[in-house]
Amino acid sequence: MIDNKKTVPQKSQPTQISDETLRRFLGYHMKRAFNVVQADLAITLKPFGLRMLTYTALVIVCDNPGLSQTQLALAMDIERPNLVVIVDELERLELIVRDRVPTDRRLYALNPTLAGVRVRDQAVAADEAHEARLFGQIDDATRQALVAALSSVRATADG
Amino acid sequence: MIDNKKTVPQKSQPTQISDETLRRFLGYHMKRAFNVVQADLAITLKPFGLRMLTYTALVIVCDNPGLSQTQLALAMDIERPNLVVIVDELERLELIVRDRVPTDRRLYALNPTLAGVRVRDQAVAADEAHEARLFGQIDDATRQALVAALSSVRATADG
DNA sequence: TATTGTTATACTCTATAACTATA
DNA sequence: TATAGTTATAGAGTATAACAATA
Repeated sequence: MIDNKKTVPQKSQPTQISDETLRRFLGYHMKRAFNVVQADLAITLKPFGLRMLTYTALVIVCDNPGLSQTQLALAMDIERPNLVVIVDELERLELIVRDRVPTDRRLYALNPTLAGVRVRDQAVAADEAHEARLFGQIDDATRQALVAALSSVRATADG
Repeated sequence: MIDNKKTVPQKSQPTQISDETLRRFLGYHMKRAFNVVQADLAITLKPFGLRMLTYTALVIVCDNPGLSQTQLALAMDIERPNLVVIVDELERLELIVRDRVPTDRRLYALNPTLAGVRVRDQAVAADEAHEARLFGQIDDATRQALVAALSSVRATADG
């Protein structure tokens, strides 16, 4: 009979904390790096009144004018209910509009405003600066390998 | 005078949604890949009653017995208040204990229980299988480059 | 029936301010 | 005063069920 509550031999405070086990896992490195990226991108987008999700949505709408909310949710890989507040926010900022589709009154055609296109251009430029800041030290070959690797991870889930 | 509310020429529903602008950004690929990793790891850890944060905390406590909550929060790169519920959860599961430190009654020495060490071993094995499933197609050289790149991103924030 | 968009809801992760008990 | 841990709270991201309008 084993006493689960018994502790292993206690030690006093270590001075240096080690990562040794976790460091072997790619997911661990991804999480910590992504936290940094997310925080920096949030600061980058703040001047435009955008956050990562509204920025992503705006860019996709500008590149695919007329798409529906279901299509946008699919492209962003998020659930439809969560997209509603994102579209609300972009519409309130007058960067996109929800246009009714005469041939199918169930769906909206999302279209950017002229202001939306302008803000998109500025935000994309800011995003490029942010990427250069964070990923500038990564050479092109590694960068391509990185994108391929990350894409293969995504493909694992799809298949 | 420009009318910000005016939309660009409207189009009807595109059949294929394109990523072209966003695909150029590493952060975009990171986010989408990380979502997949996070979801899969959550499923992987569920049988042990763990989630990503409690798992990470358990592993670090096992590798660094006796460390304080402040040290653990620092190692996990999270705020102290957020660690409290994590330690609560692990203590309720009887995987770690909060031991009082006689020489400084302000702090706790976190120590794993025997059950904690056993669960850690099983969860780490499950994590390894999860990593093999998601990152198996990535060869060793690319993997090393990936870790180095992700570490350099983290270093950008520290410096 | 099935689909689009929506509401309501809940859970997780993150971040800050302010408290307590010890030092 | 300063530090460790805590409480309370708020915001953002994600996920599911159920609804109204339309097809």
